[in-house]
Amino acid sequence: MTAHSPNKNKAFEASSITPRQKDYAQWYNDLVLKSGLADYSAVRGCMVIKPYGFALWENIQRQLDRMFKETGHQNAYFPLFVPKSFLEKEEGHAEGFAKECAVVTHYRLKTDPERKGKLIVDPEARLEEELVVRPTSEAVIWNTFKSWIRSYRDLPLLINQWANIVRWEMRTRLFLRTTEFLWQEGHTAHASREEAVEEARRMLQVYADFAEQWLALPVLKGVKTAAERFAGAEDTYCIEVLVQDGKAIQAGTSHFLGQNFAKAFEVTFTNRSNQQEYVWATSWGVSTRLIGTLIMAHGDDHGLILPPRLAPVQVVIIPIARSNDQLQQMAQAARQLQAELAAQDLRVMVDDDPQQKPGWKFTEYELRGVPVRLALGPRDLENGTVELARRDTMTKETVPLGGLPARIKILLDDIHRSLYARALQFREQHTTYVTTYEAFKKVIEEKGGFVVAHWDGTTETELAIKEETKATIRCIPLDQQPVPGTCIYSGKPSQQQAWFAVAY
RNA sequence: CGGGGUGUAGCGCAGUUGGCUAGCGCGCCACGUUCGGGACGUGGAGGCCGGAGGUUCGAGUCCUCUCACCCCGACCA
Repeated sequence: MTAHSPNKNKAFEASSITPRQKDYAQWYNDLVLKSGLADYSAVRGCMVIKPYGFALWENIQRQLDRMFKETGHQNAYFPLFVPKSFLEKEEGHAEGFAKECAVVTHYRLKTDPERKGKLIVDPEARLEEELVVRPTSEAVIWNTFKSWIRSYRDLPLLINQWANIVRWEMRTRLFLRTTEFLWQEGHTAHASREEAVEEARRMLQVYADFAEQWLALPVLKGVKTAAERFAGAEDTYCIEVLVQDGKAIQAGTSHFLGQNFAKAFEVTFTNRSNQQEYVWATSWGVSTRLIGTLIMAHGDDHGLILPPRLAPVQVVIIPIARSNDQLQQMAQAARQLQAELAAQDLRVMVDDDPQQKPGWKFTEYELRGVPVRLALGPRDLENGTVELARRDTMTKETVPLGGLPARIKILLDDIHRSLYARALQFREQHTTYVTTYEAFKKVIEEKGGFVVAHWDGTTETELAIKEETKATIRCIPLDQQPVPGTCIYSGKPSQQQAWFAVAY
């Protein structure tokens, strides 16, 4: 300890993050802000996605987009504005979204005659019909599909769009719920109910596969209850993720829309027997919320832990030296190593900034969640080795330079599997089966996580439980055997168990 | 929208019953020494004290209004 150590400690505190146990919400905010993923903006409820965060989103997009195309979908783009009359057409849909819509009423500003340099809305420029900023695009898209679909030969119609949408939420949280957010929305039209249901389930499986293979997240696949269903859907399927504070988060949804939108927008097709039929529809989406989900599921008190397959930087190389000359030499060796790794399709960066010491950089890249760190110093150059550290376990070892690319590829897969296994273990340890309402309340209050219980299938019971405990039915899992039993709340006969949790 | 909290330098904060030139740490800039787990020295730059109005000889400090953000609820992906 030197006389200056208090300063050193203060410096550490200033840049460190709130531990999860102390304040989970603050921990989450610290991670998002300090890792450089995103920032608050000057606009209420809207965030700025910074380059690091956007690079992560682009990696998510790239993989999902590929998966959508592999399942036969094409990208298109539809307008941001939805005429109010379109939104009204499907009743359930209209009611569901009405209270969170931003509405454009005017198309022009003018200078304020009374206050110089100020602008006011020009009262002369009122729109005849208000335009709603899309909270989702079913309305515009079905209005368009009407003119695209004539015959069964036009089906199935498999469209996706990458877009921004606006939902005027009361309370926002970075990535998890912002007023404007980025997402993808698939919209498909089919000739039969069976085919549409199959599509909705297929895309749910795509999301589940993506979560497992790219985000390293185990998901619970299921169907929503009537109370939690998408406005305008017949069935809503979802993937639910359990995060570290014991709450569940809906990470993706896929809807079987029946013929609701086809009827509302008069979308019919001529079938093989020359009869007019309404088409069957699906829609499905995931958003930038996925980023919030993976932060909450994998992060620790040192910072982000990014799943290696999506991390914008998979490997960071930090040269270590005793002098400026030596730093040059190490940086050169580091760049050579970088090229070698990049040739094997690894995303690698070298941080040879002479202003920061290695220790500072170690902490910084841990905060940013870079899966693998290599430290290259004079000792290594002599021995033909490198120090290799993995972010998920915070362990390090010295390894030979020879065969490093192959070793790192294996390691990244290993980190991926280990993150998945850790998250799965957490979920299993936080999934409790109960048979009484007393036990249910105790688990929700004290332990959190999923609570599996028999439910009589009524919305009244579901809402009563929500009222009393804040827990909602996240879903009825698709791969669950329906076992009859007794509802924990009403004591009535139950056909199946529902998975409850307090949710984001 | 209700309850609680916070706004003072890029970040984190201090600033007493109103008092004269608004401070500290980190960061930033320059130079030097350093570099295998958040280095150090010397010198320097950086403020409309969230905004508006008021009280006062005098306001970061008191009063009124407002805005923004955070946390907790109700609404939701």
